[in-house]
Amino acid sequence: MEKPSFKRRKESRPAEITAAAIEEFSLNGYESTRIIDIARRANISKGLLYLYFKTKEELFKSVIRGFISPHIEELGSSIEESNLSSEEFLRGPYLNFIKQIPKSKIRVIVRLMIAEGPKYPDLVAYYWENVASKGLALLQQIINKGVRDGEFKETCLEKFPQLLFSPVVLSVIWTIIFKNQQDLDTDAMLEAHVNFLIDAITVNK
Amino acid sequence: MEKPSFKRRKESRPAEITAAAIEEFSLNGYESTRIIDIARRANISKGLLYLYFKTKEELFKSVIRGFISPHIEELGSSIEESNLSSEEFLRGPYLNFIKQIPKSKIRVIVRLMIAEGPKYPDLVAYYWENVASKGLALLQQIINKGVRDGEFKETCLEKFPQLLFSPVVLSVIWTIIFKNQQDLDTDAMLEAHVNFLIDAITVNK
DNA sequence: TACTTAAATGACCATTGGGTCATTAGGAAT
DNA sequence: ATTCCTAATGACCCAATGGTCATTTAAGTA
Repeated sequence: MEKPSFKRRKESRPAEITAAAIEEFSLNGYESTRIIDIARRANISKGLLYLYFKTKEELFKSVIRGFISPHIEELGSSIEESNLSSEEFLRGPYLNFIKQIPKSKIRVIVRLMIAEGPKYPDLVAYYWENVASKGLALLQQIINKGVRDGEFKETCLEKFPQLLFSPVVLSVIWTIIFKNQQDLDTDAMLEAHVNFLIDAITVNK
Repeated sequence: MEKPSFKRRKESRPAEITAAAIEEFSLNGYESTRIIDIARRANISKGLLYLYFKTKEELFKSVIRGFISPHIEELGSSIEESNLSSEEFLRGPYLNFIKQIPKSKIRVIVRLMIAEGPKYPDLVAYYWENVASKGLALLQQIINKGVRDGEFKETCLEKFPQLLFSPVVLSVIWTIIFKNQQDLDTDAMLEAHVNFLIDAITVNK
């Protein structure tokens, strides 16, 4: 039987705190989350939290950054296997990647970005530079390659690669807002969309 | 020269207050907006605001509801002119309607729904019933009609009418978050998307 | 002009919650 | 054991803010 209280664990604290913070932020957003709730969830006192994070805002930023980093790498690694044709890439790694997004905690980030973004421009800038712009560039790259190889027709996807990604955004928003109103089979929708697009833009018939 | 202070205007007050509230909420979100700021923007005292609205939450709900209603009607009226073919409807009234969305204050609603929605389930339910579900049904109707008339092929759009709308959602989110990072010509994108879709699903070639 | 009504005010209250700091206690070193 | 360092505590501080209410004043009426 553990005696859980009052153990010195300098190294593991920050990770425990940010983990607790993610939970709380995802439950209530930034403003509504109280420091004490985060502290309680991490089984520490309020004062100790302030030993590791100077302010609530710093904790918030730390959470966001720590949460985004893993996904950057995942994004990067999927571009490595690019001996695949554009179609194969879209149907394979890309589809798998986007399917998990609405189910993962990326939802939290999206929600926080929309809700608190206007108040934290530097966070938005960070997110843009490290995630959004890179993802967009990747999409563009794939599409352009397909066109160059004679695989795809020239379409508006070249100019607006966002169109390829927009159902993902809708899925995320939907699961945040309308979870209790109407279920949406995001897997099926995203797969249908990719199939539909590829069917519409491939050259031969 | 007006003497602006302390005039009795019982009838016009509520509208003035909600108008001020929209501005403030759109600037700061719900939590961060202080009652006093709304009152000041409406050129009244805090106490008077509480004469017309019992609580901050009631004011919030009132704002949302009052803001949505006009758009419901606009949505309804556009379905009236349905002697148009499905393609004509999509290229005409529908495109015009969605083009204005990212520019209008509907952005505010979207942001508030995402940020505060989880805390106000009844508001979400209201929004779903009065706006989202109706809009979705309308889209479905148009697409189904097109298929029935032999105008459109059978595609995943029948099952997922959301796919038609998803670029609008992306546009709204984009203008909220990445306004300062990278401009997106939402008009062009939405138009391109409608053209692309119609091209892909129309029967003859 | 005197009186009445209720719109409007702003000082005030009570609570919340971010942040501080004097104090306590684990645990390593001697 | 004793000493020392610092992780950890939680009582406390204070600014912010939602909400109240006694008081004031515009405007209608006789």
